[in-house]
Amino acid sequence: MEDAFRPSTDLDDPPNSRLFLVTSKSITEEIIREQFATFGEIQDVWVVKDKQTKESKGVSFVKFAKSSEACAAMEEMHGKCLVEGTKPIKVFIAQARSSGSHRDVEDEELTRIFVMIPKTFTEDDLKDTFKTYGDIEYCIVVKNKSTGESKGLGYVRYHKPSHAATAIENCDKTYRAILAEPRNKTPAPDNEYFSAPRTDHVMGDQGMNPYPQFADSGNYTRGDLRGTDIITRCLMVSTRASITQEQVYSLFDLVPGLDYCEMQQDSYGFSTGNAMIRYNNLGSAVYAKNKLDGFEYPPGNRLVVAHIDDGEDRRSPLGRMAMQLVAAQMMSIVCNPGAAQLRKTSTGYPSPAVPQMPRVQTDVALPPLQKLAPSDSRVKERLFVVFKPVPLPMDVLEDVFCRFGSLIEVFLVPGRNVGYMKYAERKSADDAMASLHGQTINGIKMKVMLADPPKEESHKRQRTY
DNA sequence: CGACGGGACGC
DNA sequence: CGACGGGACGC
Repeated sequence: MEDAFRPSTDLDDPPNSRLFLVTSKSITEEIIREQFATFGEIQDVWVVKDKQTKESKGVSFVKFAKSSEACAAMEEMHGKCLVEGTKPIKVFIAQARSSGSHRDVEDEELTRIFVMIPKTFTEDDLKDTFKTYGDIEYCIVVKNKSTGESKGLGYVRYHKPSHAATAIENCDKTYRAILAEPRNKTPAPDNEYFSAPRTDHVMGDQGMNPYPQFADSGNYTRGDLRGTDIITRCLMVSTRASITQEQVYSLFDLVPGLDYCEMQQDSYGFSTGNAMIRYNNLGSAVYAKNKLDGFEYPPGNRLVVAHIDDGEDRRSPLGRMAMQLVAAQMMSIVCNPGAAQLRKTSTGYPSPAVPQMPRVQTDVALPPLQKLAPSDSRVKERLFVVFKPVPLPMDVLEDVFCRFGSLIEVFLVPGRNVGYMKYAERKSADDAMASLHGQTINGIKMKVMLADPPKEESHKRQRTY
């Protein structure tokens, strides 16, 4: 039946999560389990044995849940003696079963990642972004040879496979980090680059504005925003400083009734400096706007807060009543800072210790989360989704649309209020459509329809979508 | 040198 | 009404 979609556990999924061990024949599965357990979630240990004699062939496979776990185990355990008196073991990342190759996988192939980055990114930006996952040997931004402008692509070489794997696993998905294909096989591992003296420690955080698109956008003033007189539960927060969604959340959660906060991201996944806030009542929104518009957070950075049209509530008299009620609650908090459980965050700004807010709020009865289908799955069906008034964030969409199974990817059309959901199984798409069409998620209304086939430009091969 | 088993979906 | 993203390194 063609390539039936397998949620199977066997494959080398994720890639490079399986180890190939060469050990003394006396080493058992139990010994291996015991010694490798500290590196992560072991999914399988298999000691290869002779079919007749049942004796170990001195070869084993250890499957971890994550590549970073397998890599860390390899780095730590290679050359160790698992049992006193036995020969030191060899540990490699196993070749994918499908590859058929038995060549050793070299660190060279496991330490360099390839990423998509904003065209404004310098190599230092790249380094600053990815050094949190491990020691970087070097960074390269791919540039146009003649003009020198960035192509929005970069390479990061780490010293250790586990660092590259951790970066791929944990960096923002919009970087689309993958292992870089090894460059033309030049078997000259001449890595004697100790050239430039370290200039690593960056002085302050002020030196670099990660959002250059805001460098010259400071001349809109608060008076001339159209619609400042509308009253809604939704607010738009604009900031020129790089503050996180968590910080915005903590700040606006000082006003009771916050039920949604999301920093908007551009198509690269970088903060746009705008966050959408929604309260469960008009009064809280009005109060938060009045208190926080123009508030300096962090000191020196004036936030701009304005109501935005959420398509429902408008200048309701109820809003003013609710506002007064909430104002009374606020007074007690403002006058008793101790009651607000202020603490220092990692950034040093005071913020309340608040429980995590559920990311998705809706009346729809959602099935449990399901794993995404592998990104190289065949697309069997696509949904076309229209949002009103603005698109939901990618992570929310993934959270919601994955619950019907086999979701491969969410794609939002840049600059429009529409997007596509790709599924590996038709039934998943159908189920999602049946459950979600016409529904409201986080205050955003959605139409969910089958997508028309993409405009066909030629009679050639089918696009990969 | 040192490379690929076992088990059996679920309405 | 509201429609279609995307990737490779001067050695």
